[in-house]
Amino acid sequence: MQQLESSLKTALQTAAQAVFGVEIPAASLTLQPTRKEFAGSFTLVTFPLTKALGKGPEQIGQALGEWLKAHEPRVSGYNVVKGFLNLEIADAEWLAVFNQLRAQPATAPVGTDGGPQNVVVEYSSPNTNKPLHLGHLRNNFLGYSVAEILKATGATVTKANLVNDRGIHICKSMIAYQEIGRGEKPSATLKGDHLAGKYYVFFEVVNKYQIGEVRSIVEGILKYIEEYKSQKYTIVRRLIILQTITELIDNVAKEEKKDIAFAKFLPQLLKSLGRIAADDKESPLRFFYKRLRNSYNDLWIVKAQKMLVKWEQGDEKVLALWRKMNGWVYMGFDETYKNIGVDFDQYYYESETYLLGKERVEEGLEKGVFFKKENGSVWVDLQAEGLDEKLLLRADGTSVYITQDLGTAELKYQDFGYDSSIYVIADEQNYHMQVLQATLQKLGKPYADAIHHLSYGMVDLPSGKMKSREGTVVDADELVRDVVAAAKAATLEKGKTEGLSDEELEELYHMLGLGALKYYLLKVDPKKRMLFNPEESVSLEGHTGPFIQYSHARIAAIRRKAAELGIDESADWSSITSLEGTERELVQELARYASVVAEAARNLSPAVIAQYAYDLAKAYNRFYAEVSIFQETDVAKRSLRVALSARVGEQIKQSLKLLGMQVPERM
RNA sequence: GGUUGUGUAGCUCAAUUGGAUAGAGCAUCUGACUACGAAUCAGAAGGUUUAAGGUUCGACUCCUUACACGACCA
Repeated sequence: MQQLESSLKTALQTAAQAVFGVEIPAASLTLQPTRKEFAGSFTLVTFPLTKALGKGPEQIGQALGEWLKAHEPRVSGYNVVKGFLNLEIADAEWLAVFNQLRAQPATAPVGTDGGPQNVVVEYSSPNTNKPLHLGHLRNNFLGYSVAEILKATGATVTKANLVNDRGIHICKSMIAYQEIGRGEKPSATLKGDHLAGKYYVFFEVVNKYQIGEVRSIVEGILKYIEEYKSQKYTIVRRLIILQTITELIDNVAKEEKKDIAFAKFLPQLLKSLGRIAADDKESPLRFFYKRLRNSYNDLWIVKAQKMLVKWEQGDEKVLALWRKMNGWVYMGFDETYKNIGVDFDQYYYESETYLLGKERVEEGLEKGVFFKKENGSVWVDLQAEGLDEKLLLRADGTSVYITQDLGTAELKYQDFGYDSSIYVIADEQNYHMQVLQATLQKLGKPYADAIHHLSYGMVDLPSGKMKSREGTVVDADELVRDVVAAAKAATLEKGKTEGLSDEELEELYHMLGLGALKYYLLKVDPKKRMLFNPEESVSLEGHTGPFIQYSHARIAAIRRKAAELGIDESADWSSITSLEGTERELVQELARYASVVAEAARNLSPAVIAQYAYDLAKAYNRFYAEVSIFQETDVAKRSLRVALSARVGEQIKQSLKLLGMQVPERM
């Protein structure tokens, strides 16, 4: 079809030369598919040619159309509507296009066409303190699909998973487990990742209570200050300073950081209180001091922070617990990954890359592109790039998020020498990714320009945003169970699965349930925020995955019957002189595949493939309803229709494969 | 406040990257299974593309301003 299109353009150039004596550059010819309310297959927009050719748009259309009809055998007719020249293509040509298509398997690479040849796609990238949720599913499906799409162009693709296995969040799970876990292990009813997640939630609950408790003590102190301001002037003055600090802490934006900042401020408060209480034996401050000291020593958040420090120092006991819990989490993740049908060629762990990141920071200091502030923290100035100054390494030498990302980027390049490195990360990290790229550019890294952020929107629920604190997070494992159960119920109701074994049935339910879910999440343009409606996500009718899978099963039935009847798919079709409208549409739809994959690869958008698979299935169902296959008496036509069906089935299968979906033979 | 993304039918999404009368699905209504699979097909109804300007043969698409929602940065 691409050949047909480009040769039509050449023919149009020749026509312009012959009729108007003017040479038209191919780039100024915009050929597009004809809208279905008009006759024809390709449309030339003639408006842009009026200046070059010195005629009106309609005249140009008429003249070019007439010339083509007379001199170009593939053009069987034309019509002109305002500035649009619609070209009708001879059915013999469509048959030729179809034959050409069939010469290649549906799985053949479509060509990288100037795109990247060697790509690393990083996706999933979970934290190890919680199981996967709905948002991760969008990420996983997108990453997997984009990798498959790029493979389909012929590129070499590596799927990478960067596991965030270190940091305060894991320490939180570990502390809670240590305090109240009583040696619990993952079980058949509680996977490892869910176990870690459970203790993470426990941590948050206890922490919230503890912080509340400490806050109320602090409030008691503040109240005391208010009421006795005039009496104990010198003491109170010191306390007022502390009051302003607590207010500042309350202005910290994020709840989590607020707690940490608050906890960090407490030792300072305790110290002052201790001194004051010693001077001032009658004051209630003595009472508050004791209370605060006891509560402070119990604080889990403080324990978690101490644990993080120990982890960085390589404390063997901490590391042992860390390894144990992470090991459980990985087993849980592996099960989920297998269940949702995604995989990885390479794992990276932040615990292994953050040191490499520190080296990059050193390198930047040596090159003079980073700078050190008085307190010893390291920064990069990106104001010339339209960004801000960005912290790369804290004053105490501990790393921040971007430190590890610098290391991982380097490592990936060492390992794979990519010409494109794709990060599948939610759009809340847009700024962060810009900073990462700009920082690597400052370092003069050859791979900096190869970085692409596949930024996708968050998934909302009908009830609003997903918030872990409010318990509105949709768990991935649970969701998959639900969609599979829904698919099972629907399939049983239809009752068309006679002859399948129990095992095959389970496989089918899984295929359909997951197909519904994946298609639902992938059909939306990645960059858009999307709404997750549970009922629609398990729907099997209309614009859904199972609709397309159904079309495949239907075609499979046709093929079985054709084989039974001994119909030859590759009979001689030369006797066929005209096609049905739906047959022609089907060939056109089939022929679009290569350019669709190319577009999806260019835009890193599985939604393009999803839309195509739907269009193809829709076109087939139309054909199926309007044209009879086995009642057709003309042997050539019957053979052609079976061949068309077969090819559609294969291309549906291939298209869905690019989305990470499978197709059934019956359903 | 600064930066940035989004805004299309009652709802969820498209629109070949500036082209014709803005298309699908869901929901509503109507019709089609003793011809191959009705998880299907055909049809009806549903729109000032958030608003106002601008650019041009032509704007959902580009520019400006405003509004709404989200994200990020303080």
